[in-house]
Amino acid sequence: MEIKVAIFEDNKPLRDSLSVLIAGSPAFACTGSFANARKVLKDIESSEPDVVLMDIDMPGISGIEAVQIIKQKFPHIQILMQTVFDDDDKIFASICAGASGYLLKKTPPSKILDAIKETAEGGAPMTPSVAAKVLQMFQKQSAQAPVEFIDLSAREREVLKQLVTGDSYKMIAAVCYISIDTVKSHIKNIYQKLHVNSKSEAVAKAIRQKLV
Amino acid sequence: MEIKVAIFEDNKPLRDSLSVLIAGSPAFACTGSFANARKVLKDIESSEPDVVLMDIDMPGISGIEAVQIIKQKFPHIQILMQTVFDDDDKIFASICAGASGYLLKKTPPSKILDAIKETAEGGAPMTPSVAAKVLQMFQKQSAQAPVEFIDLSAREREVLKQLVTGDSYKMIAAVCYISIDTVKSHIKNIYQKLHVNSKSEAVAKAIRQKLV
DNA sequence: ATAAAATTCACCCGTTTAGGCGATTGATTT
DNA sequence: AAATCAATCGCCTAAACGGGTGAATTTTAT
Repeated sequence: MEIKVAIFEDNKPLRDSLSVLIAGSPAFACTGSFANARKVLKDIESSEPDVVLMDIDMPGISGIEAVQIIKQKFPHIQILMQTVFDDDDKIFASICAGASGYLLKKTPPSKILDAIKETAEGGAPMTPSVAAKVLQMFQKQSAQAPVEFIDLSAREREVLKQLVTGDSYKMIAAVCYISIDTVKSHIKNIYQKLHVNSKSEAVAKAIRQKLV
Repeated sequence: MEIKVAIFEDNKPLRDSLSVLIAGSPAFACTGSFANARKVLKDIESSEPDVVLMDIDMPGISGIEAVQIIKQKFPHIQILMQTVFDDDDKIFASICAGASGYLLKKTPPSKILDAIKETAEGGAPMTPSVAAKVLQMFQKQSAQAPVEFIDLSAREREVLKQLVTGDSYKMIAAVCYISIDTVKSHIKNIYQKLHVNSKSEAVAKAIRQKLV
């Protein structure tokens, strides 16, 4: 089954070369190419793409706005952004709008085809420099709440889960089919690993650090 | 100038093949390869790498902990994670710890070399499937569910706050300059309003509903 | 094969909680 | 003026919890 691709790109030479590239590859079909996103919903309806190649800078409706519009109506369509500059704000906005991938325009044609394929399969291809910016944004957000990695065993994680539910030792023993002393034993170890010494502290830490 | 690479990987065959791969490429040098991260700081000091290839699952100190340690002492060193499974939590933890890239172990050798090069240049190479998970985590942070309104008095809110901190009744009494029986009284009322009957349940509900 | 874990269980002891059934004071509302 | 409610305090009891020590078994890793 070939992958149907629609192109939104205001630069005509680039748009045409993309459409030729896609149409010339057996696994792909170019079902539409458009110079702007003014009639984006109509265009999508007529071309029924699996993947959209979207230029970020277009006159009229920007690529980012177009992503929001498409994702609202057709959440299953994957969108691959293309841009000349790896501008932080635009990357961030695109991600929030629901774009799946982010390529720089200097990306060689063969990689573009790869990326479209990956996108169709649910991946999110992005050039390493773009990915680095995404990670930076991520790390900034978690900088306030630095999360230490805590390695709990399977059983411990299970017990902790019950603790968060509010279960007593007795109840945990019942659900896990083990004795209450074993539950205590696990909980002692959990407390050590979490550096706490009561149920409530453990619960608080577990939730905040998303250990459950 | 060649890129100096250190390897942390508990699987010996894989470790050796990686080191051969790197040593055999003119632009790279393998300055160290280690089976675990127990002496990670010493190992880094002796091998002085530009880029570290880090297995995420290792006995003793996990790869994620190792990243934290390295990044703390040597923030300029770039770290490329390697793992068999694209597990959400581990990816998230790695990113927060400061890893620069994230490769699945099935990545072909040539791509590994590309990725090391990208990493050294400040990029963050990752396989599309990993990138997709990162984006999902990003997009998730925007969606929040509305909650039932719970009307706590000022004092009750204060006491609940202490509960979430992990304080005992006695400690709360001390902080609030009230008797322990008064604390109990407030907590009884809080339990009624939250429809719970234990500290841990109250803490869980308080955090999840952002009552604190 | 051997060391290192994870998992299981037991007993003791003192502290903490939870639930019950009270009470008094002050502020706010009706 | 009466009612309501938040905030304060007390006592009793049974259950739950936390910490300590110790040990057998199984799984996993080297």
